[in-house]
Amino acid sequence: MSRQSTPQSVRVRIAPSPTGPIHMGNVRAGLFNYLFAKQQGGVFMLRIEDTDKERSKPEWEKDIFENMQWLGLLWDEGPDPAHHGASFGQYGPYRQSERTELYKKYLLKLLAEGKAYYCFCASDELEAQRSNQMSLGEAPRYLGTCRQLAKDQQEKKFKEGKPAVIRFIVEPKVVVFDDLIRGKVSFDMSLAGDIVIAKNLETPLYNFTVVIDDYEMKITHVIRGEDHIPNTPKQILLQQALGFPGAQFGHLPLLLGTDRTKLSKRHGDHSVTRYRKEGYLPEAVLNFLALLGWNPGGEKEIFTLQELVEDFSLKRIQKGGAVFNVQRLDWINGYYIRQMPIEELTRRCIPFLINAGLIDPWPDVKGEEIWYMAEKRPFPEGILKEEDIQKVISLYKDTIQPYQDRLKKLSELPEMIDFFFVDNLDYPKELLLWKDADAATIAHALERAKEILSGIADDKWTREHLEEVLMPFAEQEKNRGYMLWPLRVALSGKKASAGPFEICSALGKEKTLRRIQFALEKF
RNA sequence: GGUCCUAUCGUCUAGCUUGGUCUAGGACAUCGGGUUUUCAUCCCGAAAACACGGGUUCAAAUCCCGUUGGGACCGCCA
Repeated sequence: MSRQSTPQSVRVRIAPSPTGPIHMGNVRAGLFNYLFAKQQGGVFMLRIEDTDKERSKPEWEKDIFENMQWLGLLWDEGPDPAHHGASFGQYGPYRQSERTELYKKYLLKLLAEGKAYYCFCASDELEAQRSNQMSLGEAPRYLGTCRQLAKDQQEKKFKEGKPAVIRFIVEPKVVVFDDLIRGKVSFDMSLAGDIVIAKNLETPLYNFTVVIDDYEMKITHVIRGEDHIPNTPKQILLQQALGFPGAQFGHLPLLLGTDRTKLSKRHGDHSVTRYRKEGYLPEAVLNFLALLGWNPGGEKEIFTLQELVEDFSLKRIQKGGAVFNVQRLDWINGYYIRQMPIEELTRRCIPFLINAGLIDPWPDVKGEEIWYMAEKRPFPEGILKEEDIQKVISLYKDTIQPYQDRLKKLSELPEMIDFFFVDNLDYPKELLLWKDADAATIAHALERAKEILSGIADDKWTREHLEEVLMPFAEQEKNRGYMLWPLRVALSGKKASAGPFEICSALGKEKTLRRIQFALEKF
């Protein structure tokens, strides 16, 4: 196979800041970048934007790593992980706080070339100026007071110890770029003022570090949220001033809350960790997020990561924002749960079972760590064996769910199955009564069921056999519910559960009879 | 307020590039029915949208113009 030209290989990144837990918006941007990179045979990278020293925290950085790993969105280039003391994938992340010298070099260059200057204006004055401009109906911007400051005046202010920031001279020209998703976008930068690119030589700011890093990392496509559109012309001007080739830009539609404003804390907690702890599966989260703002054109709704990679296209990304609709996530999650092999599902339930106190955690794993271990460890040792749990979960996987909803999240599972493992069920006698049946009828039916069940040999105690034997007797009642309902309640203590034969077989003969006896004593 | 982005059922969307096959398709949610010992699964069905106004055209959800609505940004945060 021959090619006329070798296109420059695609290199993309996501650049979250570790100032809080990584949220669904970050992940969706990450997913789109990942899909684009993989489909193009390119490179997907992670860059930690931690230039804000006050707000950046190691715990949030860890939150980014853990969740990206959980979702299977591993980056494929970066520094030696050992250097970071991290064990995520093959590579560590790029981290801006480790590149101060690099930024300083370029800062000095801009300063030397007269493309940037020190500004001594006090921030409260600037703020007053901004609100004044706004009330006059003007675009709020810096007027360039310090741009023309003579050398000696500058020296004087430095000697006086006046705090200074570094501003970049924004050329008053029209900047046009061809957005990968929106087409031509243009800005008249004469309406903008000079922007602050660093607090000082050691503390560069966002718009500046992005430009340097994207250049140094040879990023070819900057795919990010729509909220960055206004930053783009500034960054393009910076690229030009530095003589950088510049990447292509593509701005993704925003993830919205139900009020159609940008998804934020106001809309509740949309951190990935929260969804994980509620029992959403990573494949469901990815599938859901991919279809928010993108669609391959057909009527297919369920996609594996690999299928998403194959079908992905930037051209098919929606331009308008998409409301984050939890009901749809629930539906997709439920679908994945029902499709999942029971062994796999049981394994994924481990942290939830531990959390609910049904099983003990691994002795050496504590606190939050349980959430990261299920995939790495065997089932924890304890009274309850993996097979026991598996057997019970399998009764629920395809069908049953307490109260009104089906099984949508793994966190709902423990409360559905706990009755299998406790000895004394707690439920009111009235729950045993089926429809209009009176106590005597129900007691009689239960007594009957007990008799029949006691006659069944241990080695015949299977779901199929139990049903075969018991059903004819149930049919003798006014309605088979008269026997089956109280039996099921006696065994589960719940108004909604798996069917009586399923429970009997999982419980075993001894426990089954004991529970029926317990119910009978209520009469 | 200024700048920029945007507009198909309540929500996510297909259709728009190459106008007719669109009395606008699918999915989630909602409602009704069937299956069923409960809840659910599953199956069937219903209701539900081209923001508005002009043009162009034999013909517009699809092309053009305008209006209106919605959103984002306007930090020595990212």
